[in-house]
Amino acid sequence: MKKITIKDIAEELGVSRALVSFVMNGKAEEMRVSRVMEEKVKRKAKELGYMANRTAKALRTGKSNTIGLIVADISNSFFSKLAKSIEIEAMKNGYDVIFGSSDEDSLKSSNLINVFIERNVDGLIICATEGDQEWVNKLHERKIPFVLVDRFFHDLEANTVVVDNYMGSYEIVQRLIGKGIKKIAYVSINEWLPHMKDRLLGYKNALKANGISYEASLVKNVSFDNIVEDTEVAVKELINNIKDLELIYFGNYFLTLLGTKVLREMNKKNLSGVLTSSFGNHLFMELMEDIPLVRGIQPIGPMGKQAVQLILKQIKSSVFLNEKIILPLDIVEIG
Amino acid sequence: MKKITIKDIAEELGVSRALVSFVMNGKAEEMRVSRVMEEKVKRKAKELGYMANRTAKALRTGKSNTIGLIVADISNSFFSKLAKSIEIEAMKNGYDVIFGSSDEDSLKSSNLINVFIERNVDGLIICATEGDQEWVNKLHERKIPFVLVDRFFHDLEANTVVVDNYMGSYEIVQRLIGKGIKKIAYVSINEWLPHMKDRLLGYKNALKANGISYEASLVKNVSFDNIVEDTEVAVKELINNIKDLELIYFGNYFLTLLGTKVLREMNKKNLSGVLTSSFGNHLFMELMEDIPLVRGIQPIGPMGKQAVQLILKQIKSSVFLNEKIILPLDIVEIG
DNA sequence: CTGAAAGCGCTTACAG
DNA sequence: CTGAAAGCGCTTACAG
Repeated sequence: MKKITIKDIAEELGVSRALVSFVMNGKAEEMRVSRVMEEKVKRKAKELGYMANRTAKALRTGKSNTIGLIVADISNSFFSKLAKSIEIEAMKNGYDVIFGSSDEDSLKSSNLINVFIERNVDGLIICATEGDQEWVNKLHERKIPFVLVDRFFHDLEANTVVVDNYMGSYEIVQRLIGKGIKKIAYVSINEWLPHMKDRLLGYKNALKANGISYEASLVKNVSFDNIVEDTEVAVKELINNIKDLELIYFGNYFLTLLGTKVLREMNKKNLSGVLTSSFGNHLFMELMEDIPLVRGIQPIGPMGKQAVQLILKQIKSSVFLNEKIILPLDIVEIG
Repeated sequence: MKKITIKDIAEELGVSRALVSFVMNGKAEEMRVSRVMEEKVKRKAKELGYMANRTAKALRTGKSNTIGLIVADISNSFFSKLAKSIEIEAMKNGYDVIFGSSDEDSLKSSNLINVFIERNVDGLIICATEGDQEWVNKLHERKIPFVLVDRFFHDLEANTVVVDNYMGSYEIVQRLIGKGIKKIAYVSINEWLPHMKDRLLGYKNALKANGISYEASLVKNVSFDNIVEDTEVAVKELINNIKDLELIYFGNYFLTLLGTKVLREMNKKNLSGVLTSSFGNHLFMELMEDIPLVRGIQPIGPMGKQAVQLILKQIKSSVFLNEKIILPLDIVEIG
């Protein structure tokens, strides 16, 4: 089956290609094409099964109506939910989404960014990782619109949509202390990432505000690349070395799940004294035997939606917007 | 910053654009460009920060090096893991992935397929839903390579990668019966989908093979669009109406989660008698208070990888392959 | 070995 | 109102 082009329609109808283009792009009226002719073209297009070639259109107009999305790991439920929300909002606005996972590897980020630029994406939505500052700066130079979502850099000018990591974490710990819990350990991941730094700082400052001194031995960090093993080691060290440990607060939902698994294997369940708390939620958590006492629920849907709206705004704008959107963390507790 | 094109490099070096193109596409040797010239071009390209315009390339060559992926719901962990595996394998082969969710709505499938065709994807990987036969047939007519993954149609010629739904389900029920459990209910979703039909048939035939008569009242179906409420109703009906019910077998991982939640709320825990079983797994099922007794674990990684390999093979092939790949379901039980 | 030229399918100023 | 033509950036036969 031969591909039908604008030329075929024009020839069959004995009109110019320009006319067909106008009609197919809804500019018939604007270009004062007669209603009769408009209908004729539309009917013929349908009859022949015409489909626009968006590659050609993109080359000609310089606009691809595509957004490139880089997440840390699409198989992680936080990011897949974020991707869903971004996909829906983008489609609603006539944009497609190309995606890829960086796996917290800045080299992969940079490869993805390059591939997406070669594809002429109109803008990028990026969950940035350590080292991405360099690539982000290149986007500035090239004047390619982008939005950072979930991840950001404190000292970098960028359109940003994030949750309030600092205040959210502070509030979680505050609530725990309000429940009379004082010996609280904290497990982080890739702690050098700014959003994780903020969560740690929230933990520290909430302790301080309540007259509890910070102990470095209560804080552990695991690495993305070795998350399962690292979490096991971290939890075991906390349980074995910290006297009177009451609760372990995990820096994201995945750590909470992994950590809880370790606790269960160690037979250190709620009953035996060690509670958990989580920045980040997951549908499963309520089904667990050891439900985290206090959970921070990220507004994933709104984050994705706002990220798309912001990137579209930036795409349309001729000046750099530098907007920062910070969404509050929702907090729930059991019992 | 002006976009650098092949023309800029050619002019600066005083050579033809063809030469630059050859070098940038690794055809220097083939086209007998001198090593010296090759180096000169490469250095200049780097110096100017040249990036190929893949839109132009795609228009000219008719190949976009892009695969379109349609899943039922990217926020579902089964599909997000599948997407990850597809993404990795595609990137490894120099292909990008554009994706979208159909939400089990054939109209959305068709829109996505159209958008992807307009974008000149080289091939499609589709988790098909009810009604997609029509669009799939159009792909045949248009000779656009595609692979069905996870989902398929019995009476449709298509390259397919699926898990063995029938045998997997049969084996799960067989194992349950082997544990002395006889009163087994089954909860399905969108049961008219072929892969779900196969799971139901496996359940039925395993009962029959063990001399247990099939009771329609033990089987429930929920709809994708109303999954939470439907599951609640289904589980409640089973618990309230079926005497001596021993176990509820859920047709996928998500149903298992939702159903277990309902059971918990009804205070019908394992202890009180009703067990669960699941076609489909999730990393954190082991953390549940009521771990499913027997779980079927889909080989998601291999499915994605094989789907990509098959679509690439079909893209390169001039004839329709009609390959069917059926992967076995892995089964685990607790205790 | 190298250069000039056509053409992928589209949009858009321009001329009439 | 309509048509002829240029050009987006690239690749590739073709001529030399």
